[in-house]
Amino acid sequence: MNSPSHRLGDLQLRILQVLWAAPDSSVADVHAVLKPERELAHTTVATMLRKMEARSLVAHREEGRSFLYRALVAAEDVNRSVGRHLVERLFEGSLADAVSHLLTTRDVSREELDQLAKLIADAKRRTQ
Amino acid sequence: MNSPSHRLGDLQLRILQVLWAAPDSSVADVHAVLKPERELAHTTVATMLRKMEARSLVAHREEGRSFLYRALVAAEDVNRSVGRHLVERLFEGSLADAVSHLLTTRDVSREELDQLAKLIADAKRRTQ
DNA sequence: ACGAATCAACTACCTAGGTAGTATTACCAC
DNA sequence: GTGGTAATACTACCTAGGTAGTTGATTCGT
Repeated sequence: MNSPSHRLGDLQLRILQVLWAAPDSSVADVHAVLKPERELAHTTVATMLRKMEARSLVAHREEGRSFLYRALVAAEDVNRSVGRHLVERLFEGSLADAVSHLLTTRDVSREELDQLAKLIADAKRRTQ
Repeated sequence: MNSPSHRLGDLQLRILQVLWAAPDSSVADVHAVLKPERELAHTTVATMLRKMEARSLVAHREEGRSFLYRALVAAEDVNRSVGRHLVERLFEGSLADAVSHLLTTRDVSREELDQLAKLIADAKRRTQ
């Protein structure tokens, strides 16, 4: 519905990803998932969640003494919006340029290439 | 050489793009290019350039009464870094997922699809 | 020579992400 | 019931992008 200029920081995005994978997560849950990759204080996660709730990115309900958070925005919407933004601002809208760049700057496995070829073929068939 | 956490804002990226296309641009030059797409004050561009110079993203030399700026970072590096960052943080490193998403959320022309297919084929041949 | 235009320098603000300390509240164990 | 624990609430701070006004110097046209 809305994609209100999803200007999401890395931490916010990670938190959303956690909530997409496991809705009704408490602050402690989110913190636990994020712990290995980035050393954050419990309060930092809580603060971030509160800020995100103020922006209607997430919502919470009370469960005993804990708050259980869930994402209010769909993964689809966010990914689309962020992806589009990138292609737009980096390659002036040319998807081919974007992919080309991605291809030349990453090691892409044989499997991924096959997967990609299939994707293209499918898309081609669809626009036939 | 270095990709020192290219955390670039939209305006900074646009300014770099202008400088890549036309090195030795004055503030007025950059401002003129950016004028149609975003209404900015001359001083805003100047300030941004000075901030970017502090971060070693650009450099200037004096030419009479004007400063001529040039980018210190290569388009390649920035694009790679930003692209990688996106794929990493949005699709956990799966290029195929990223492209798939891009494909399904944009209208891709026949030509672009052909172009993409060619890219894939080339890449495949290269990793043979 | 003087006023207008130009341009960099400096300063100030606002917003937002990110981080975390401190305070408060609620619960639990003993 | 007293102390510890765990959770949220509040507050503060830093950094950075973005935006632009003011100021001061220089140049240029008449």
